[in-house]
Amino acid sequence: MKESKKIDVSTEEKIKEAARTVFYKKGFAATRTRDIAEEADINLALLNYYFRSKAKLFEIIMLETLSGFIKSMLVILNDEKTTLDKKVEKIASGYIDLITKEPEIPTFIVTEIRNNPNMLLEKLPIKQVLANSVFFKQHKTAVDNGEISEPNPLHFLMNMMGLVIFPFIAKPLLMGGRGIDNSEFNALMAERKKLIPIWIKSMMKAE
Amino acid sequence: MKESKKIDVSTEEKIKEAARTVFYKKGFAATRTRDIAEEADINLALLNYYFRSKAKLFEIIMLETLSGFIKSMLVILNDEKTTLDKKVEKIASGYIDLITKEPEIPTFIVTEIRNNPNMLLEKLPIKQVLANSVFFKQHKTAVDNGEISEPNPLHFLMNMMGLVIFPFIAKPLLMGGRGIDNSEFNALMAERKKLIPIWIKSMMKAE
DNA sequence: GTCTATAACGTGATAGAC
DNA sequence: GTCTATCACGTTATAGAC
Repeated sequence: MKESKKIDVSTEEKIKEAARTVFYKKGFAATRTRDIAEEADINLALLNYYFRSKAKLFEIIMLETLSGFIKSMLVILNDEKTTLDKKVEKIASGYIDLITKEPEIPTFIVTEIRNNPNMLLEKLPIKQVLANSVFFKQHKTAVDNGEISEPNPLHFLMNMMGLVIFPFIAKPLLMGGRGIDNSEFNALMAERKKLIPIWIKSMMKAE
Repeated sequence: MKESKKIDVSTEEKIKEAARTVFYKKGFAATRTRDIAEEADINLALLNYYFRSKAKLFEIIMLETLSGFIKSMLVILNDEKTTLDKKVEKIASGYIDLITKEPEIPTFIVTEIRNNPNMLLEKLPIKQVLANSVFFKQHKTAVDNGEISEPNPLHFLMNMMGLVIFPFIAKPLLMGGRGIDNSEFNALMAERKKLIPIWIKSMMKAE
């Protein structure tokens, strides 16, 4: 059987990798196909040969990013084996590690969903998935047992994700104008991996 | 003295108002000057007559938005007359009201600062202002008195702003794919005006 | 598969009549 | 001050040689 694939990283993959980098940093509208071609060190025409258009290439990157980002949360939230406390720990730790490695992802997702809310969101029935999740059931149990005072699990979810993600989004404001630097910021976020579960536990019990 | 201004809303102001609307919704790169002209119901050439360019018009909008958004927070944080608890109440209540009226502002600021971190941020010495703020002093006092366990005031600040602002940023994710609707969301945010001060108080005491 | 050259188009900006 | 008409440019996309 003849092998058509080459040994080294395929041109197609090189383009996708470059597209990810540039799209994450500048967003769809501000990105020029020339930026991507240059970043991938390929000829501009190849971009249209492998992917039909800038928009099509973007859609692929967006789909992979978004589903990876959300799915990994839903997996944790739907684990029958872990307690509510453990879920908070895993999400805080996992997402802070992930976003520390790829800090542009949250802003990228937020920006591009604003520009085109219907692209993929229609296909992700977030509310239904959440409503049937193990997380919601465990939350309800904890409320019934008096371990959690706030009955709406959406508040729980927004609080947890906000404490994890918001600092990354606000980072340019903190770092701008001779603010804190990168290593200081990463140290802060490392602290938060341990602090957030403690905070969540305490605040969701308060009334 | 001759009056050159007309009685009705000036064309200049109409353009700025339209620019605000379109820039907030689509961002700088995705906005076409033709969008703004149409929204303002004026001829395209007038945009360049009153403002020199798209970039210059944007800079004006960005400056007004950003300074308004940040300054109103700094005013609250620097009030000698209010306690730490009261500051949290005022920020939660004030910002939730403000952003509920103009929901696109947080995403707008986040996106455009990513695209051009040096535009105005250099001129806003955020860290220095904060370091000398009444808020930081009150926070330190509370830590010394054992009323707050976490010694770093940046965590306090990020937590507070995250609990307030993050839900607005994540709103499209919650609302996408047959999620919650607008009135449900606003009801949630109204609840949070009262809940956030309680939560903050509890979590910053936890260890 | 990869390149060069260029077509087709959209956009920001301006000249000049009124 | 306001309009019409148009220019100059950058961008995506493609045709066709290698």
